[in-house]
Amino acid sequence: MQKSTKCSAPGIVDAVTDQPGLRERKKQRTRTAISEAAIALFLEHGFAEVSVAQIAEAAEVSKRTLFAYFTTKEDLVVHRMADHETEPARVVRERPPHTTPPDALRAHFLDGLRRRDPITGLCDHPAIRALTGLIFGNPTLIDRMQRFKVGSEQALAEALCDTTEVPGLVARVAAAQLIAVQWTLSSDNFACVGSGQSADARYPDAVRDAERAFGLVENGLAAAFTPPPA
Amino acid sequence: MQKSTKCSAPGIVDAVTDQPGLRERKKQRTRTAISEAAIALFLEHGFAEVSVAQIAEAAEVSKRTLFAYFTTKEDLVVHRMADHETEPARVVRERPPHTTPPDALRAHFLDGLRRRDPITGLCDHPAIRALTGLIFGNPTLIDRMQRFKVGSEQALAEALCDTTEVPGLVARVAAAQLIAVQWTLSSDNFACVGSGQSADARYPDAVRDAERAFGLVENGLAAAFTPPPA
DNA sequence: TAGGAATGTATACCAGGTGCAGAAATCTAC
DNA sequence: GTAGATTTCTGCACCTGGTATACATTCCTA
Repeated sequence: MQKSTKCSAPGIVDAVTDQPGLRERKKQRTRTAISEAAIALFLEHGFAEVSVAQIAEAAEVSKRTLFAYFTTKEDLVVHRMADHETEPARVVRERPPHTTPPDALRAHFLDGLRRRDPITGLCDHPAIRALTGLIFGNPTLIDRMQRFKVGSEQALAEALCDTTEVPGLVARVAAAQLIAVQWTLSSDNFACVGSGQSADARYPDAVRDAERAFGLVENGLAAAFTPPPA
Repeated sequence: MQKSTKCSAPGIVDAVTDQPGLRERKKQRTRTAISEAAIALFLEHGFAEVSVAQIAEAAEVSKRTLFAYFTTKEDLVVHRMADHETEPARVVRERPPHTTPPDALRAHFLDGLRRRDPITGLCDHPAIRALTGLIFGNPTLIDRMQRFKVGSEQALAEALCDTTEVPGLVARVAAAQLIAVQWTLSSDNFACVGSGQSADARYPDAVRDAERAFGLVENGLAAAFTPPPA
């Protein structure tokens, strides 16, 4: 993966700037060019109304090249969320000692709310709002998001297996529970912000909901569904 | 929606047999014909290797008609699971008095294991095994299944809202938890049966896993992730 | 500055899915 | 029965997402 194997000088100023070479830079540039052209067109005309041929033309790239960078049309939109796929697993792996995985994930989610992290749904920047509106307005895009959710679950389950003593079944179930609760909270925040509420206005309720929801997962549903009194 | 508005005789033996009319019967027949032709071809050659044109030909129907009955190629396979989409919601709505939703769902799942209900993954009939193998071998089909999962969650959340006093957030989180645990258990059973284990051989472990997993949801993850002893 | 590797392009192609106009079948009314 | 309204089916052309092939371009290396 490294570009210079020995003492060679791949680019003129490589050793100085430590840049990844012209080829890599160009690749990165075309990739972002394609993505930005796509999202701009999608936001203006809608996901279904824009064809990949138009995107390729706007990005000044052939259709074949576009599909060399993004495997599907949906990925043009959703790839930005892909970075977050292994985030829960990473949080669990890097949690401070004497901290349980649920505690670490709750703390991380609350921190995300504080930072208005888009992944928590609590971000009202127009561009982000438009993008999430785009995603949640298209079933095919929602399907893609679900795939990331599944990937998050699997990665988290592995992290739980690697860093705790719980059996595999418990790890899988716990991973599903923890990802599900985050997803539910994010969806709620998306819905609020999407319907016009500002992130700051939503914040207190978002924190309260997050604490209640994580509490539900940690302490169980039994407490919530108390059997009817006699 | 009713076919005979007054005292007319739309079909020859309608009033006697109360059949839904020739047109409806034919529709139902062609629908099943298409579905069975599709699944037979998929099982023989694989999902990607069979085109909808071939299916239409096998079912002696035009391609256009095929898409009048099934909106996508994937639906040809997964529509059979669609009936189960609202099953958890129904179980909760029809639960006996003095029973909590989690208890009702656990009992229903355990009963499904006992009955070797395919939805629990604990069914080793060759046809069912082949079908599930087909679904879990195709990412696009998995995506479709995820959509059913989302539908189940929403329906269950509504059922919880309608039949209990819990707030909306709790209902949504609980629904996500309960569907997630069922999905995890079913996936595990699918994996075991798919790798050759018989349903009878898997049954005891499946029951034990189900009880443990539902217990985890009802009593919370905190008990599973006990902080490291001092 | 030449050669090799990676990348990009043009073209043709396949398959899923839709729109449309007309044929065929079913239902309803006489 | 039969005429006509209605629904369903069909064949066809068409669009779009995605891929294969074969060739041109660009960048890296030496």
